[in-house]
Amino acid sequence: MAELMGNLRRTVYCGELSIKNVGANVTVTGWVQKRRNFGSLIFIDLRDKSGLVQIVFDSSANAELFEKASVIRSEYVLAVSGAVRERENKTDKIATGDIEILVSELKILAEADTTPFEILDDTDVNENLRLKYRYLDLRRPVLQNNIFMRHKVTKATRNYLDALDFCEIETPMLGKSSPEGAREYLVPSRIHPTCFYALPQSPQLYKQLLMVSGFDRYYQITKCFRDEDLRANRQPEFTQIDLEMSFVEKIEDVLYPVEGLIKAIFKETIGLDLGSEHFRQMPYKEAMERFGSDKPDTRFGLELKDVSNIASKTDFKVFKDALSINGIVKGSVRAINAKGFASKLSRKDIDGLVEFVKTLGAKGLAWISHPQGQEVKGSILKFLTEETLKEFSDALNFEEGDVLFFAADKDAVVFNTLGGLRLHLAEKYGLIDKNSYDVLWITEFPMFDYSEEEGRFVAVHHPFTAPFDEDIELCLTDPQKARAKAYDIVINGQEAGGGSIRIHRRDVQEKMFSVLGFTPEDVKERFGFFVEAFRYGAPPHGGLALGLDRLVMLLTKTDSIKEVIAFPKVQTASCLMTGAPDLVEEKQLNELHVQPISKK
RNA sequence: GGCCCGGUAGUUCAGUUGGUUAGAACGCCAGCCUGUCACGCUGGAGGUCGACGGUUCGAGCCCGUUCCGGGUCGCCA
Repeated sequence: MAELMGNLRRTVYCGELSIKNVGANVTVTGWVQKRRNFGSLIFIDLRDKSGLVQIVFDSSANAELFEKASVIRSEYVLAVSGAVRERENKTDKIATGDIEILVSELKILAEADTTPFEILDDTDVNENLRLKYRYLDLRRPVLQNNIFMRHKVTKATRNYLDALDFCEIETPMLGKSSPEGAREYLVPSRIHPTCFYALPQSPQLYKQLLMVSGFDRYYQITKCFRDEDLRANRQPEFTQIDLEMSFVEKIEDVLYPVEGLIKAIFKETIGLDLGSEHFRQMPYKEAMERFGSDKPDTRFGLELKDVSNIASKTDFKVFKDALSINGIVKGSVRAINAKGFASKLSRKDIDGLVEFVKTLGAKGLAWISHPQGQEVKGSILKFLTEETLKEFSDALNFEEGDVLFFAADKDAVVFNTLGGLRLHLAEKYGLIDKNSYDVLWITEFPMFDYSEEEGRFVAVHHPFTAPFDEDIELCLTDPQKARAKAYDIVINGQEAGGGSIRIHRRDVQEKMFSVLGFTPEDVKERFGFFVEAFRYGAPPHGGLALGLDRLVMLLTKTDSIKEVIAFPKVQTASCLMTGAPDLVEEKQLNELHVQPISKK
């Protein structure tokens, strides 16, 4: 039977004990990691959040206590006190392997059923089961470290931003729907039949209004909600380090303080010094043209090259079609030189890559390979004259041992294809130094993107992002050329955060809305309160949000966002532990004026 | 919404061409054991093969449907 702690109170954490404590009488508490019973001698590895320590029950020292200890099993919760002594046989398998505790008093605080899986750090148990019993999964040191890492990041963030006069302010979870952007989670109102709150995709409007209010510098570590499909790095509810600053104008006014924050976080969590230089900035256009991505992983090469000019001279129909219809330029032909890949890629591998890029939207992938000591071969060779092959070779530095991959389509498809291909090759063939951190800013994003679906321009960032001062007129005359004062921070090919300098001038904001096709009525309906606020004196301001979950993933070198969130959701946005979401009682629905859906 | 992958003791997996009573390891239970730390030895229990339907003399295996889960594309201002 479980016992009370009585007069036993922890004096030290298990993992803190060392040879220095020999002779001391200590009390430790924790869970039974492992029991080894020798009939008249029992060893138990006791675990708490700090680590393991071996405790010993010796029948020759105390037969009654030994008898009591013999019922102990895995994951029982114990409080024990006793003398720390040096071990006869030391081990370096656990950090406290030099010592053990000879138990003189034992309280069995809780018994435990056999757990559905063993609580081991290097478990390879099915993720479903881990998530169903998440509270057990979270006993594993690796997960505890990830969660502690979150804490270290938020602590470093608060310390750093507090020193820069940022004030932490909470903003509402129940807000107004503004259906621009990600799909929102809606919450029905009981008091206002047929009306709904929306959970925030971000505190964007509120934080800008706090600038209007004069708080000058705001931050918040807050949950955001997006009802979109999940990915390995995307959860429906996630945490942002959100900040906003007044009296900023150039992007560096925001970038530099945030660089300081990132450096402080890396320093205080993993002890890594990111140096005193500013992070480098790469314009969006350059990122796309060189890496085929607005979140480039620049830890390896395989850069893209535009070879449209040369491709236009070939007789290859796919190239010609991609480049023009009736002489009107539409797409491009770009290539990657996979240096030295000829020996790594069999014909079958290459066919596999061709299939792979089809999942990225490409219709195909042309290639030319020059294996060591063999003839040049490839899918498009027959369309090339000796001359054009030489031109490609010169342009792409194509040498013996290399493989060229060509994508021809609309730019967006070409970038997606080759950008995806370079990541795929780098990942598969180990081109990435997993121990390095590569941090850069992507800047000069376009203001607008034309949405075929909606038949209008949409804001690439959001409708309150300021254009470059010299591009304000362009917004009206040639929207697609206008650049935004927006920026993303990219770490190891992950979008770790983003933000912008905001529009604080009414005339500019009105131009934006008109380009986006919002009528004055639309604006009033969607953002009326927001636009009105800007009539009463809005300071120039800007800000950014960092994805806390992704930062912690990077710091812990974890591939799955679920590993850094205590209670994550699975791909279908459900929680395997609680069973959320679930049907509710009809009474609740009635109160909320929501029509019950009959089960089929 | 599309594509790909997975589901067999508590767990991780194996399971031949469709053929007797579905196996192994770990874990669990019992006994023995005073220096283990993946303790050891002996014995034992434990299965709706995700579910439903079909083909067949016979299905873990073949077919269909479906459920659960993973990755990814679309989507994510």
